[in-house]
Amino acid sequence: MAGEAPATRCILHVDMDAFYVSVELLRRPELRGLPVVVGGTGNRGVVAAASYEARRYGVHSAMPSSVARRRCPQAVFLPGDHERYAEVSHEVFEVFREFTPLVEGLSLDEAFLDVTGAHRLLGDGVTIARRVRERVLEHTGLTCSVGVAPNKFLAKLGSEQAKPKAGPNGVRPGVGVFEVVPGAELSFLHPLPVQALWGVGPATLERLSRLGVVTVGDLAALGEDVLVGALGRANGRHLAQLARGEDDRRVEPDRDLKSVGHEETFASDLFEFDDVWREIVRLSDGVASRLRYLGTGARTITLKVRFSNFTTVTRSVTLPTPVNTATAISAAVGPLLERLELGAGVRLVGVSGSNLGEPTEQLTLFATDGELAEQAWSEASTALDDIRSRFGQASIGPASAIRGGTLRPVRRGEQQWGPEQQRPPAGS
DNA sequence: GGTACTCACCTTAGCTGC
DNA sequence: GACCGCAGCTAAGGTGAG
Repeated sequence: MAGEAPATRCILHVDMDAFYVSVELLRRPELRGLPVVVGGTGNRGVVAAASYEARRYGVHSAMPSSVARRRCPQAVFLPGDHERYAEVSHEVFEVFREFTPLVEGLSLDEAFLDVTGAHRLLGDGVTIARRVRERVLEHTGLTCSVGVAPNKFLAKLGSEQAKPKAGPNGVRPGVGVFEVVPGAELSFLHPLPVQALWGVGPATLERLSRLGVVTVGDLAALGEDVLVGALGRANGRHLAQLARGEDDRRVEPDRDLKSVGHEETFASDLFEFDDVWREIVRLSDGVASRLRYLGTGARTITLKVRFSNFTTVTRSVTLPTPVNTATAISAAVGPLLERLELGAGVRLVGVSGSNLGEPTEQLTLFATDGELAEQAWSEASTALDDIRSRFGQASIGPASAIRGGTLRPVRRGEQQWGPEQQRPPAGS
């Protein structure tokens, strides 16, 4: 039987323009046209997002805040508001789903849309992309850039081409929609610098440079065997494929989460075991709470410690069954922490759980010498979730996480851009 | 003179069981 | 019993993205 040739896929990559800054400008329109930076308000933070006016001065996301201040002292620095960005992101994604149910979020401000099946109803890819931009603007007041291509990887590169560009001489508006036309993929791809490829960061770039690779075309000419030899099997094959413009990954609306974690950098280093332990109990509580919210547990618990000299170590343990209570997680982390020498000062600690699965009931992990059984903790944790949902995150938590009479709850993304300095009172 | 947070995935090494 | 090869798992670290 002669099979029908598969239809060329049509993937959109939608990327919000300077998302966090744009959300802030909605409530502070008087800052429009000025260099504005979100994040990096503390002395150890980094920049979360910069307006295009700030980018003219070389300020970009993930840049240490001190460097950003030096490059652009006149910029307005605003603290991040993760909760608000999540709300706006939700609205944006609702718009995306007006066009297709096949929406895969990459972050709060980026998504892939598979609109292959929407052509008959809504028009070709570029038409749909323009309509998406219009609807997002109508609904939220925000602009976005859209790449249109036969696969995810090329669509992502396309949206990059569509974006506004900031240089020393000013801000050049973007085209908004950029299509990588099927059949012309390689002529688009091969002149690009190799770091445009997904998976080429500083380390890989250095290795490729030693092989004389500058552009994607150079990489394609190198051949898969050489790449596998230089970068390892998985990475070598992956990059060889991308350099040919191939990417058969589907748009997956419901990707399973593989791990859950929290980490925090402290405003000043910690030297005492007890201080570090208090933070670990707090982070364990945050991780446990999220695991329960997700209806899952973690078998592998990992402790991460970054010392003041910026060296980072991780220590992990795999438990017989998944757990999702603060007690079980911190009990797993305790022996890992004891193995470390903390004298040099601790800058950051993190706790994460992976190897996710449904926690086993009736587990009696610590049922000795009067300690509560895990089952009892599990019930207590459910009650705790209930109290928090009614009275707020800071209403209850582990006694051993309390410092100076207050409990600082862990919220996802709360401290995303580093420890904040004392914030001014709201409304000031 | 300065490096956040969250998550995914890969590599390497060591151990264990067959 | 010692050794080998292999698979599977775990631990630790590295890289990259957004």
